[in-house]
Amino acid sequence: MIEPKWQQTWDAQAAFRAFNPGETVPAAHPFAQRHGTDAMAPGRQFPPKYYILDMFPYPSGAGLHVGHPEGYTATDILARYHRARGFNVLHPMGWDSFGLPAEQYAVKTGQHPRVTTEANIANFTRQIKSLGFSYDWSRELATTDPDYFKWTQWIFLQLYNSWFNPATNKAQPIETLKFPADCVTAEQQRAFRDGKRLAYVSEAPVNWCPELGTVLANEEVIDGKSEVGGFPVVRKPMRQWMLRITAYAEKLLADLEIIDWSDSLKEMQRNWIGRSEGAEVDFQIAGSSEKIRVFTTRPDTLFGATYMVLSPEHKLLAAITTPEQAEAVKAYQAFASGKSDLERTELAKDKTGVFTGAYAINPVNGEKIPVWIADYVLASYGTGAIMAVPAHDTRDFEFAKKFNLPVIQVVEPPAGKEWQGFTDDGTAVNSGFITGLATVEAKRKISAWLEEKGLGKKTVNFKLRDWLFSRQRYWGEPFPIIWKRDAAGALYHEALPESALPVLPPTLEDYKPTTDGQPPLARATDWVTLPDGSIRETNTMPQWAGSCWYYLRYTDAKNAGAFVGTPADQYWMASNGKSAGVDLYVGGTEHAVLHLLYARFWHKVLFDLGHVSTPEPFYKLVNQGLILGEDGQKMSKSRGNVVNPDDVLGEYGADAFRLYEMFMGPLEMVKPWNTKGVEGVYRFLGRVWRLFVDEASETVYEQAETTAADATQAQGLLDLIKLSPAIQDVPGTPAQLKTLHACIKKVTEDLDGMRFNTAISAMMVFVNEAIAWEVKPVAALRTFLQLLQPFAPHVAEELWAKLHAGSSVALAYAPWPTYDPALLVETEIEIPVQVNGKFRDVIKVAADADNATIEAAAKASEKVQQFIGGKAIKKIIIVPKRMVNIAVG
RNA sequence: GCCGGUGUGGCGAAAUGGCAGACGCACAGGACUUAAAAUCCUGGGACCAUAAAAAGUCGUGUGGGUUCGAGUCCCACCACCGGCACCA
Repeated sequence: MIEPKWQQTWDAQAAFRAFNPGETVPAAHPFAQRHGTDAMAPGRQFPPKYYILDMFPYPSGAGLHVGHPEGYTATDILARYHRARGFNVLHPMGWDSFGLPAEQYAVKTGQHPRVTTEANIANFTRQIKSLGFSYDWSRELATTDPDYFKWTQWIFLQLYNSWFNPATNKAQPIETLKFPADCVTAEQQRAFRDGKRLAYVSEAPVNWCPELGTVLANEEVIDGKSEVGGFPVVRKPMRQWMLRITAYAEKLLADLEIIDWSDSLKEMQRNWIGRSEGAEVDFQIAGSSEKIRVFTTRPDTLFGATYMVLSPEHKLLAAITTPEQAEAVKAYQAFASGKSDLERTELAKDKTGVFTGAYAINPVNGEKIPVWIADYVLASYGTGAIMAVPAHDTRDFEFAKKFNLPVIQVVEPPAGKEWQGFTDDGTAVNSGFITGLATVEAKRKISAWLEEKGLGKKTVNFKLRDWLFSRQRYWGEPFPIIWKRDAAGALYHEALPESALPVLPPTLEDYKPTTDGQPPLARATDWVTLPDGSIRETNTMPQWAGSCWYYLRYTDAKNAGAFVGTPADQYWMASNGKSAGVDLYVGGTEHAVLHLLYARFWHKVLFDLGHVSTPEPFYKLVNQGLILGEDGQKMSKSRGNVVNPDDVLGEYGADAFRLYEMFMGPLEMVKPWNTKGVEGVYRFLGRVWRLFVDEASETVYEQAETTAADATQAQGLLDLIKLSPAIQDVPGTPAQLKTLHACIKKVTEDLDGMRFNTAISAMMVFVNEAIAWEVKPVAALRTFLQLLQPFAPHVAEELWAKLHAGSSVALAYAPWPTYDPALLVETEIEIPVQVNGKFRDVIKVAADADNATIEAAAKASEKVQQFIGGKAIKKIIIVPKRMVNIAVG
């Protein structure tokens, strides 16, 4: 009853609309009442901004589950808190609405995904609004909206039209790329540029998921299975669009230092980027002009290399394999390529491999060592070849044992450790000129030596691969790319001009891929072929594309002329003292290496190209913990333990729901749902209510309500409820003020530290005390409502309105209360007394008592006497205002 | 295997190195009620003791250490959760 009333009021006033610099603020808006109508006018000192963001949801058919509102409630509380503190708060919501389920539904039923998506968005909107979140709905966006994905496509064009200049360490327009001298024909120049673009086409083997009918990025493949659905993924060579995220590996790693994310999350990103320092070394093939380059992090073990291993896909294999071994090598290559990713990772603990017949020369000692191929060496990492040092590498050791290859010790471990299979740092032995050096030293010396002789050089390798950016789907952003043929008949690609944006997907009858394996878009033959004979790209972008920049669009959601306007970007993304960007971003860990890495990458490109003003998008990021079912298991349909927020809301209301989500425990922790717990906070809200209202008038209201014709009429009856007569306009007693100010202090500090659960418990303590007050000072209760407002806004606004009898001051914009430390000072304090470290008694002394007084009081205690009586006092420790400890012998 | 996180009552959890278990749930007893619901009051870590209590002992995953004093700091280990994993 109360909740819809306030939700309608907020909606009607657009109460939580955030204003950009230069915008006109209507005089009636509560923001204007707080800050003045020209608060945002240019040249005027406008309030500091606070940008607080939730990870926007994919609007699924199942609707919201209780996990979504956990983060949303936390951000809403902080948004309301900062609003009360006088910040101009940007708190938006939108929809990550491209995605597979709507497309699969379309394949089954023929219903356009847009219809499904819109229905789901409507349902999500209803659910989210029913929770009373203070979003600025005027900035709502959906990635599937052409006005939005127009700019997603535009950003893709920026990537397409840029290259990464290692000299400046920045992305730059492709026109700044200089052609080499031998690059003269139009075809050569085009090929040269296409090879440098941040968005490029590659023919490499990719992760193909037959079940989903699309390719997937490395990040979307887990243990050889698709992240979505858990279907098998196989390697398959295909022509695909890639984004050159590897060019940013170093920056993505280094800039983790300037943002405030949890250690575990930063570590996940570091692991995924996987930087490792080492050296590349060239090995001459005996009796051949070919050289094989290997990457190693342990050049100091070069003297212990007893064989080499190439990946089965290595380019030089054909050239170096001896005729006698050719057949075996070919058979092994077929065997390796036939393995699925699943088999290669899960079942391949047993090493396999074949001798190529070739020998390589170890550059440090001229030894001839055999060259093998084995699938434990990956083509896609380093140089696709290794020098094997079985004595000091676990994998090489296993392989050597299986194939009886020699093992030579070159590192001496610390005393007491077995040298075979020792992989940590030690001292070099049997290693010529580096013998006797510690590993770190040995690495340095041999790298310098290799470099000097031209045999190798220091290098850095990354695990991070380029981002596979195309999908064979219908429900995604089409690429603004067309294909043409040159004079020789070869296909080449070309960007559509900005004026052609947005490129809309065609209307289809059938959303399945074509029978010959083309993406669904290829079915629209009249869409695909342009009048001039060129052909459209039929792949679409992955779901991650839209979420890579949505936080920027919120700052300037209606801008028709740019993806974001510079003033809006500079205002909302500005530094708030520490590092620039979104001030607080809350979402689940599942996006640690997907969305969060991709978004950082795009942002850095946009930054390099001068389109945004900050190097990082999200300054502070917090992951909310998973909410488990009542049985302590992960919520899932199959377990039947899913809690639907609608049910909880119907039973207890939004305020109780919000309060419980926050009261369960620290935001970041994993915690089980417990409906009984909701009852607890519901009872608390009941006590808050009874603290304010007159019970007799409530009975009158209840009787009237049962006879009310409809909801609107019933809402009017709320006025029948009168304030409790105990509430009077009198100054609070010192004890009452102390209770109140202790609560203000605790709630304020806990909100600053995002400790919502303890803030709520502090309010419970206040209410438990205040409810016993015979006379309730109105000012104290008013202040309490301000503390309660961010957590339980509906009931707080309702009671606030009653206290102000018709005046229209919105509680949401009332200035946050401050506490007076003077009121919290204790005159008499209790101090625990320990004897030999064991707690024995509590003494009461004046707060400013000196040590001698405290000591005397402690010794005077009867209980303490029992323990020190007759014993010699060795030492007395007194911590003023804290405790006393008497050590006796 | 590597990295990160977490271990505290029957349960969710609190505790700047200083009275462990705030606050809440569940539970028990009582008040109000014809009765129930709602509400209000009281109790509550374990052990030992007792008619009941007081007093006492033990207690924050395990084992050590630092300290007058450790849930908190240090070392070693165990368990669970999450991530990565043939990345040379």
